[in-house]
Amino acid sequence: MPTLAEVAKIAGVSIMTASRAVNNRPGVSERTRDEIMRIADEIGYVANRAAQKLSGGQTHLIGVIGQLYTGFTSELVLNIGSAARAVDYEMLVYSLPAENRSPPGNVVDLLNQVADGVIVILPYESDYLATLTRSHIPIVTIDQTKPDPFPAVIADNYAGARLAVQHLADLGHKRIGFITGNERLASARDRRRAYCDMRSQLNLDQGDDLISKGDFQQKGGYEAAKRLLALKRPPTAIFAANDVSAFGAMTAIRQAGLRVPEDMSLIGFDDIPLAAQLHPALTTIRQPLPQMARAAVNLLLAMIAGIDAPSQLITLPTQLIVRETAIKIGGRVG
Amino acid sequence: MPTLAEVAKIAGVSIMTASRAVNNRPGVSERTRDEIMRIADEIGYVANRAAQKLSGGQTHLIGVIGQLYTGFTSELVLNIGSAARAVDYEMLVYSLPAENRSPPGNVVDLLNQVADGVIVILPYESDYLATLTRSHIPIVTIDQTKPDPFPAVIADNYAGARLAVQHLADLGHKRIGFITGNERLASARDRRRAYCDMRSQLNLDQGDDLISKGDFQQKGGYEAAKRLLALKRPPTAIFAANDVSAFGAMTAIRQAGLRVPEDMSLIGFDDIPLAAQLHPALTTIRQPLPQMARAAVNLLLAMIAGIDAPSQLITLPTQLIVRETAIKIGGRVG
DNA sequence: TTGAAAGCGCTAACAC
DNA sequence: GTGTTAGCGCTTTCAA
Repeated sequence: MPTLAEVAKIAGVSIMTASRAVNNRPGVSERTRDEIMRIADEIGYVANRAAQKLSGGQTHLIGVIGQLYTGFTSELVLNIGSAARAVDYEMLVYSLPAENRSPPGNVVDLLNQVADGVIVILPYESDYLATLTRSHIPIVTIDQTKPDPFPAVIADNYAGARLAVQHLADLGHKRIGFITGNERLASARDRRRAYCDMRSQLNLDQGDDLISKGDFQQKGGYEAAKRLLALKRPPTAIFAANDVSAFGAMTAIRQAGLRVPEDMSLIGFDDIPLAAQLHPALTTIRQPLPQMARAAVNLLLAMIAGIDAPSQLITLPTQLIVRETAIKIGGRVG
Repeated sequence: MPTLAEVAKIAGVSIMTASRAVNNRPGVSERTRDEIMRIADEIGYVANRAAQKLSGGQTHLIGVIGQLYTGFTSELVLNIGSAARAVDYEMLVYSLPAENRSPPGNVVDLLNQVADGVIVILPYESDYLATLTRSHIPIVTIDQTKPDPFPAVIADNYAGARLAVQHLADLGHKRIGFITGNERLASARDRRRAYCDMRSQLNLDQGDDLISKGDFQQKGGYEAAKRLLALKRPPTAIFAANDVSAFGAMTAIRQAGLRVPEDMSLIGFDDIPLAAQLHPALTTIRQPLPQMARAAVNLLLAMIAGIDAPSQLITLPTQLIVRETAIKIGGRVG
């Protein structure tokens, strides 16, 4: 692997001059710079980020931490990657193991040792955040309601969930079941709150039995829906706290011999790619992933540049995506 | 961030002794070691991998390169993560941008600068491999037929695809359509070859029109299936080169007013998690992801340890998973 | 505009 | 069993 020293030697300049040239910094004459760049290119010089980082420099690398095995997070990560590349940064991803296993404290340290900053997609809260706070690297979180202690980006879960309930109500549904998410996450709590608020606001059927505990997972959604269907008076529509739960619910509904949407309307949240591809296609609330990714990257870059943006919370709007799983009560498709 | 020097100072030993203790190497008395470990723990010492790597040491970090946005690759990556953690390594992932963009040469360099070795999940071949060869770091590939120039792990695509065709034939299908994968990948070519071989071997209907070009993507599968359905004599069953294509095919079949499996049997390949969750659940060929991941990690560790395993190709068996989308020709479910 | 010196945190090699 | 020395590849600071 060619080093800066070799480039410098061939060019007949000092290492420092080569460094300046390669990093596009002032203090090198046009001619020298061109020559150095030519040589670097020729011998295939690539900066060693470990060394850069070690000597206090920047690596143009951002780290991302998240639970890769949820469809939503994967999508978000890909969007962050695009956003990063768009501003000439590369992205390295650390996938958190299953919930709560091994203190991820040194994971941030790990990334921190090679990256300029880290974006954390919070899988769960409190305990995790505490360990992060010790880290002395720029951090931006996604999916955290309070911008404390890090700047955060989040979709407007509350407004989005209201949209969902409103949509079902507009279709004539008065008895709407809700499948909760993993309530350790603020997003899950916000969506539930919106559901409850709308229910009373619109004079829909109340009752705790209409709220069924899920966990953002497929299986949780399946079981939650089963409980809803077993009610003396089952709902005519179900709002699942995320798309994945909605898929689980769909399976349960069908197993009960009912059809979606003719016998039971269904609406999800997130708009993961799969939602559109399902049959019938899932009506849902879209989170603005590309915008969220860009916002997070921008926040992070600002912090890296030293422009402190402490306690900033960026909330991005969600959007109702009407597809095929929610129709007029007692109605037929179309 | 506490450094080794601080640990050493507090413990009243040299940096080297602290290093030996922390890395669990011989040459330190039990007592000293315990004391050093205690202190390290207390002040929250975490080894700086950049420095470790720079000074020629090992980081206990493996890198993974792949296109994260395909469901199959994501699954594989998660399995690699588990396999790595099981042997006390951490994993960092680099997600390749869309096909062919930006020479990924320095991506390997990037990982190479912080990791002990890299597992590459080949998204496409040739051009990519060439740039990898320059790298002087242990590399293991997945999904590459020739173990050249790197050791490789691969599922037995040929045998698996034979299983699929055999299954359909056993169910009485004589006219079986095939949706190809992205044939830049060896796995796609192997599956196609198996389909063709079995077709003649079992005296099934031949004809190039039964082979429809796909690309391993949902949309490609959708369009390929459409062409198959538009044939004067459409097939009674379709074998899609992977699950994702099969999903696309299912949409096309339904849009044509046909039912799966009553009017059209369907079989996929990979057995991604979604396959089981679909409705009806997809009959498919399972790739042994956990085993593949373990094999790749083991190969890599062997190389890191200096036990060269050049030109080794590990082929793992695939398995038919019977679910609901393939039934007897003209038959009814059950 | 350029260069020399020092050091980031760590580990190999060699002393003792 | 322990310490010393040197150096990985780079960037900072300061000097020319």
